[in-house]
Amino acid sequence: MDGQTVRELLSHPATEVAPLLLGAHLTLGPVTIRLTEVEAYLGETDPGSHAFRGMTPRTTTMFGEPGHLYAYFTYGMHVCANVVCSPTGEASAVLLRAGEVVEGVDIARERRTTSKTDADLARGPARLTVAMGITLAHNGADVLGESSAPRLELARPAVDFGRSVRTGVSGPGGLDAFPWRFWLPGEPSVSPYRAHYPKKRPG
DNA sequence: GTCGAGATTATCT
DNA sequence: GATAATCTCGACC
Repeated sequence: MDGQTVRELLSHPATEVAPLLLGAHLTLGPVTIRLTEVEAYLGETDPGSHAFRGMTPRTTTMFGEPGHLYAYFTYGMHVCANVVCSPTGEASAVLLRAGEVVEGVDIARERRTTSKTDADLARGPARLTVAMGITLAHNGADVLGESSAPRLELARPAVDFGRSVRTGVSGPGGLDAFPWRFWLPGEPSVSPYRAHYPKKRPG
């Protein structure tokens, strides 16, 4: 499957693209991971998306051409990576939440000294970027082209995957957003990541 | 295994 | 000044 074909596949809403990324390989230098957990973010309709409030300098990449990498800083010390989806002009992206290191495990271990097991190396969005060596410098890079950027390689479509519905959702005013999460069942690198607990208990 | 709280800074209002 | 697509450590079961 050539790059152009892949880019066409990515030119759809993140909710449709997300399952396609499960099992896909992402390579940057010596490290390759197999994506085991992703999450879809839309633009206008997803209150949890950075693009919900319109385009900002930071989210410009998200509105750009599909197949590019959207990397951003969060909580002051972490980097998260997304693959931009939907046609140019439409904000949509898939957050890479977790993966299994299939190549370059030694290097990933050096970068993630706090990991005690290999399954922990890329379990979590910020952990994944550390293990892979993704930084803000990769923001806007084309994952289907340049060799200096992370390179995405789709696997065969995942036939079996988990899918979360909005936990805690709800009703009107439910700001819980739409955590459209997709994962590969039975993967240690997915595991029951800490369930997001409410900061404030609802009355 | 689950639950709770602190750390730390770019970005937006 | 408030917020945030998080991680790590500690306490408890």
